[in-house]
Amino acid sequence: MIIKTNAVYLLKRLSKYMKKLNIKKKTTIKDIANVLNISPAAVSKALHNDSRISEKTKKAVRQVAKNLNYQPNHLASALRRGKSNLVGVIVPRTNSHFFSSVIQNIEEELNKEGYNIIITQSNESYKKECSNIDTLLFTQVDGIIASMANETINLEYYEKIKSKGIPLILFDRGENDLNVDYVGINDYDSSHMIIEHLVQQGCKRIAHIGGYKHTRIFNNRIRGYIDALKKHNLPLEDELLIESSLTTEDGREKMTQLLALKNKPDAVYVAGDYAALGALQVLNERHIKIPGDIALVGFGNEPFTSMVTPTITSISQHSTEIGKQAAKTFLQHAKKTIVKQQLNKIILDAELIVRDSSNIKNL
Amino acid sequence: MIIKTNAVYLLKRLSKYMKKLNIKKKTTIKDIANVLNISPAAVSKALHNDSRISEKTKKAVRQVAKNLNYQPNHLASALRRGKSNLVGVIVPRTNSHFFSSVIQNIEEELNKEGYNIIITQSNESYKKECSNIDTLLFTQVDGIIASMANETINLEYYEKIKSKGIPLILFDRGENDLNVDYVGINDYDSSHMIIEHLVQQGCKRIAHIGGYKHTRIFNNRIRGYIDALKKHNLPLEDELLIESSLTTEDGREKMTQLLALKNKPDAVYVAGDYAALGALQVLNERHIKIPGDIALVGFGNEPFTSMVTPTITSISQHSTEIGKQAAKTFLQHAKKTIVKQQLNKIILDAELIVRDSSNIKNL
DNA sequence: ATTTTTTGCTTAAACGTTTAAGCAGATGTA
DNA sequence: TACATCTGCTTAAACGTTTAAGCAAAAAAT
Repeated sequence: MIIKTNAVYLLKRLSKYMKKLNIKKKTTIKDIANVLNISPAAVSKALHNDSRISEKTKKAVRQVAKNLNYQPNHLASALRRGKSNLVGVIVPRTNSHFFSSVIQNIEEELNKEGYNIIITQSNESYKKECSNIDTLLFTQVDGIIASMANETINLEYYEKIKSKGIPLILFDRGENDLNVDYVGINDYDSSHMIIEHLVQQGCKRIAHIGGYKHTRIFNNRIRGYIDALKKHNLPLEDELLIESSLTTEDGREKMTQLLALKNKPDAVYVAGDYAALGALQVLNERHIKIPGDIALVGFGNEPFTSMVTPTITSISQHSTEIGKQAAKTFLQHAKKTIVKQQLNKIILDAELIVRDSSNIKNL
Repeated sequence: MIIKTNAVYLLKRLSKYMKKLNIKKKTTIKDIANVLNISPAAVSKALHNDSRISEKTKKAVRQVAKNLNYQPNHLASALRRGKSNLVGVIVPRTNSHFFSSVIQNIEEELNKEGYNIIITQSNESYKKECSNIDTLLFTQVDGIIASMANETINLEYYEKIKSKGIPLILFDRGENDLNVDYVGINDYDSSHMIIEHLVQQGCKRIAHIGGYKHTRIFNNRIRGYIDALKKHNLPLEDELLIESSLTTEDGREKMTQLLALKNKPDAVYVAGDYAALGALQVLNERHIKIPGDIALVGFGNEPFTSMVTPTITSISQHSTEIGKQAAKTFLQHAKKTIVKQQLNKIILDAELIVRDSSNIKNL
């Protein structure tokens, strides 16, 4: 009986209040408080399920909030609490399977904990990357997860993030000099796996179209290539080791360069799938048999490696795991109030996916 | 002389103040005001180049701001001004060239005007899309630019955006029923272009693997297909028109289905490139000559269409232009304070990119 | 019956900006 | 000389939350 009376009374107050409100104005905590004749503080606490608020009040608050279509103002609460619950993500581009998949897994993991992400693309440009960082800092993100642009050598901007006390986690493309958390695969070992595989297939003269030496991951792949060749007593010649921007176009160019050699290679290991695609196009155009004349291996396991003819052997980087680990690393920082920065370097093992372009034994 | 004295004095105050500040605490407008012995209001105005502040003061403010490494608190200003300068973007996924390119152009256009974007992915799931919308509303975005998930039929959630008075712009995948701005290509005409082209190549029995009929763009492609066949007096049979989810896997399935017909088609028009890829795989596996036995046309001009063998004829959707127009449409809303919603429906012409998979004459 | 603890709120300040209103002094006008 | 206008600021309130501190009433403990 009493409950019913209260409900009716509440409804009256509600409809009376709604008329008072301009149609457009968004509902605030204060509106709910007015309807129920309690303080805004009580409403806030009720909505956060504070133990010092009675169940009765909580129920009423939730009810009115729903009826008035209340949506909490994130800006206000972020301002007050000093954190935005936003995490910035910087990638060279989103239209690669690897980055898109990493992003998706970061998002999934962070959403669980109430964080949202802001994705920005650097397009491999250092300048764009700097402006991305400014944008993210301006937006008051609680942390930044990034993979560096190819161009990035100067780390001043990344230092800026650290100096603001904002957690920074790098993945895939990171720098050793910068003392921050990192998630990636073991590039050195991956090169070993590839060379091992090519040797098994009978290749004796293996070339490497590598990325820029100044980027750690590409440098590691190059070191792995060199050491693996040494291990197998294979010829290690300057003309077989080429530095590249790893775009499809540059892959074409560098492959053409290799084909101009007097002593041609019988296998080419390209440090990126897009460049491997360029190499494949050149080989196909010249009717050079893959893998019969020249075997080909890429890196990254982009979906198109299994779409082209022949399909391209490549290294899978476990993008799912990288995304999850990067997110988890951030959450560790976010949770501990002490800024005792225990550095996390997570190095995952990669996987070699053998396809037609290097499967000589199966011919 | 006087200037130098002032500079020295300022420096003294500055260093004195910096010592006072905790190392971690971020600089605020108030800190700058304290250093210069003026009010925070004056600082705010100086930073916004208000005409009622003297040049001298402005210069001093800018100088101190720089020295203290001041970064405006976006949350506070957004709260006060009632706008966040954030725009939400919802796409089915980012790892397609089309969406990634649209996003990039939206970002470029909006950055110019001081807006940042938050990208979210629905993964073609209606549920995820709803949670994305909640997330964006919660983050107090000033507008939402979206392309709907395949699954989305219920438009209640999009109505929610409208009812909050937040500008909503749809692109590519939009719904007619929803009375909002839209940017896309002319799907009906695109189908006509494709059929026209196939007829010119001598095809007489053209099948269509289309998208879900409930999605406007796919429905338009289907209508275009039907009308174009009628126009050319070609056989319009139920078995030639198949509805599909347009994934690569489903493309394989539907192509297999078409090959099982007694009376096989001599051309297949697939409403999406990924499904076209699936179809191509099946044809290649069965050593059916493309385009000799069956010509193939896709839709979307994804980069891989020119990587596979044979390369796939497709429709380019002008992702650059779509992105720019979507952004501009939002900016129109943002600028006009009057909510006199003039509906914008921008329909761009698409372009047919002829490649090997349908180039019979050139064989 | 008195004191202590617990419950269920309220009050008020704070987060860092922006902005309307106001005010003193300088400059211009009649 | 008296008044109006302009310049260059200040004051104070506001945006919507959260939260520390406090307080009265109810419940529990003595």
